[in-house]
Amino acid sequence: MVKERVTVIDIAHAAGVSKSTVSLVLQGSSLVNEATRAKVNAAIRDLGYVYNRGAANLRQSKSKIIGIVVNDLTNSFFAELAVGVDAVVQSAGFVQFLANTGEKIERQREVVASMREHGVSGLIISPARGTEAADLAPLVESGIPVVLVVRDIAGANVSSLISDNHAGAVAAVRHLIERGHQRIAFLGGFSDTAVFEARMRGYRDALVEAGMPVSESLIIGSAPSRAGGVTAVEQAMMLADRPTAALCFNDAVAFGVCDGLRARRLEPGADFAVIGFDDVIEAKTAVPALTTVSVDPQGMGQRAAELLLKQIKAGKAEPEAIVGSVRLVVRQSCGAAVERKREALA
Amino acid sequence: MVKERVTVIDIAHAAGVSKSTVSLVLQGSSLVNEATRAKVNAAIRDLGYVYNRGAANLRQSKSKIIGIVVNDLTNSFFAELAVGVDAVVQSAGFVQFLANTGEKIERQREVVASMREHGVSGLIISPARGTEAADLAPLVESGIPVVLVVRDIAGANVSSLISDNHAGAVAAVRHLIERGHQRIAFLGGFSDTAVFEARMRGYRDALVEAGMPVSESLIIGSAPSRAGGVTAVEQAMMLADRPTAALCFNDAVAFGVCDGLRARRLEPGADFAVIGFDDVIEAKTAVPALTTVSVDPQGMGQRAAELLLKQIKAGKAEPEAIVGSVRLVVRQSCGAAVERKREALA
DNA sequence: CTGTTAGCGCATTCAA
DNA sequence: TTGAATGCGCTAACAG
Repeated sequence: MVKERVTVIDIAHAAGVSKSTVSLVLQGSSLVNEATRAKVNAAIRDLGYVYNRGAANLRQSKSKIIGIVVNDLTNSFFAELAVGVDAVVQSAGFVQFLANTGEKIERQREVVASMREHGVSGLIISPARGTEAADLAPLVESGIPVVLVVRDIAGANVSSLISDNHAGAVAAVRHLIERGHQRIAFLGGFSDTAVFEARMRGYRDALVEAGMPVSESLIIGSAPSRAGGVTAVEQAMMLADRPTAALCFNDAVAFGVCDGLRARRLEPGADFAVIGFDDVIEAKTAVPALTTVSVDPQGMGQRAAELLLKQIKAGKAEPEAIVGSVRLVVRQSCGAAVERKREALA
Repeated sequence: MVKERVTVIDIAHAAGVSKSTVSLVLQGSSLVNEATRAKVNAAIRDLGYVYNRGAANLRQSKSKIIGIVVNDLTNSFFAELAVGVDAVVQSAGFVQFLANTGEKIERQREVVASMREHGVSGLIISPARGTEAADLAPLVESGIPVVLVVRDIAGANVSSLISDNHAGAVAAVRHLIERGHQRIAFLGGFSDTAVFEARMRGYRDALVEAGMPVSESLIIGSAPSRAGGVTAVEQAMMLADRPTAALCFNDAVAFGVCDGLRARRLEPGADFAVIGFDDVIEAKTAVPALTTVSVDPQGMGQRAAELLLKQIKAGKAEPEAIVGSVRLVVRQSCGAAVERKREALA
């Protein structure tokens, strides 16, 4: 049942005009007679013509397709990111190549090469671990706009969109202060990372901003894990002047903190406020009492796509470092999520 | 910094051969002299040549790209599905267009049209609600292989891949019987749906297979919701001869059953086995004690992609109805999931 | 084994 | 306003 591909020339023939006339109506040009336009459109419908974007792209050597490659599509964060990208990209009349690298740098090399061969006019990428600036060099040299999301790469001369850890910490601590907390701890994380430094600085700044003292004893590092959270909160509760709330390095730590609190017969959220950076994401559904600071993945995807489209339109791939918005989010109740999903698959 | 596109003719010139020779080495043809091949490859590397797949596609009027459109990429089920598709598609040297319809049928029309214009050589689609056979007709008529996943469409003359509800129910009930349960209830769901009918039939068949009686009083319908689960289990526990286990119509019902059990001071999993079809998916993380029957989304994606590729290779789009494999899965512990996610974003 | 020729389907000049 | 010619980058016949 494979029908012959019908081309502009076919419909030109059927409509009794030349193919360039057809081309004009296809692009909605205003300089074509209304009557002929109607005839052409009729022929298009009758013959079931479909525009061949590949040929058009070849001719004008530019495509309406962008690539998005993520390191773990299994992680719902990246799925949401892709949804955000898809939304704006679709609206702009583009389509997206999506590829998942599964954190494999070799896979990434392949898919990026493939996308380049396919002539993507821009690329959004959450690079696999270990990606180096050199890996992206061929792309930027050929003038293809690239925007990095989630993870930055030092020395890569491209735009990037990462979360604003400092602003997030400030927002979180303000949130706690507004609720009357006077002694707020910062728990978990290794102090030798840039991420830790940013979050910690936000924590300090927010306290200073509120005219509150910064007590070093309330800053307790640990492994950024659930177990680390347990030991950190235990140490905090040994203090003479115990905290009543904690900002945790990430949500894994926050879980551990909740565990530790329960071991002491304290109810997280009620007896002791705990708030964590949402690095782990999926865990959102697991601890109802937990408040998290997280970037909105879809929003990030949208901003990334907008940034990319702007660069594509501009022609010049002017690198532009942007710090993503970080929102303070109180987690969604489990019931609501379940209902939403149920409907989706009905 | 936009460099001129270097073409086969450039490298042919540089290597001192003709462009068709270059074309041959590009396709790894064996009928080209080893020495010239080396020269050509050197030129390719030196000039930074990138293959233009668009032009090649135009020439041979066939592309190495497949489309995948899902109704809700926000749902991790579909994200995993896309991962599965991506895996096999990448390995076959294809790339995938991914589009999310968000259950909007208009959006779906647009993206399907767009993909057609881009010349996808096949399409995997989880149709938006309300999609009709007519919506897919143009595709199949033009000879593009289509495989439907998750949701089937009556009258659409295409392959489809849906879960085997009957087999899943049989597997679940066998699972319970193996664990020594003698009185197993079937809880929740409206009996007028095809899905209910299939699951119920599997339940009955498994009991019969084991030589156990099918007691109508143990079959209790309800709304396929959490609340429905509560009422269903309450009714079940009023029976003179109480069940010790239940197969639930879906996981929302199963949650409700767990709720109802706890209200009666019974611990789900320990005092009473509950197992549910995993329609809701994300909820997997919420109830540790719950066992679910679910299709493996990645596996489904892989099978869909393989099926599609087979049809593409065959040239003929021979529709082929396939019932997806349904696996019995004991849900993953929360801790493991958290660790996995933490690493991913580190 | 290598070079020549002729399009794939479309957009873009230029004339008419 | 419309038609004729030209080429985007590549592959597929052939011919040498």
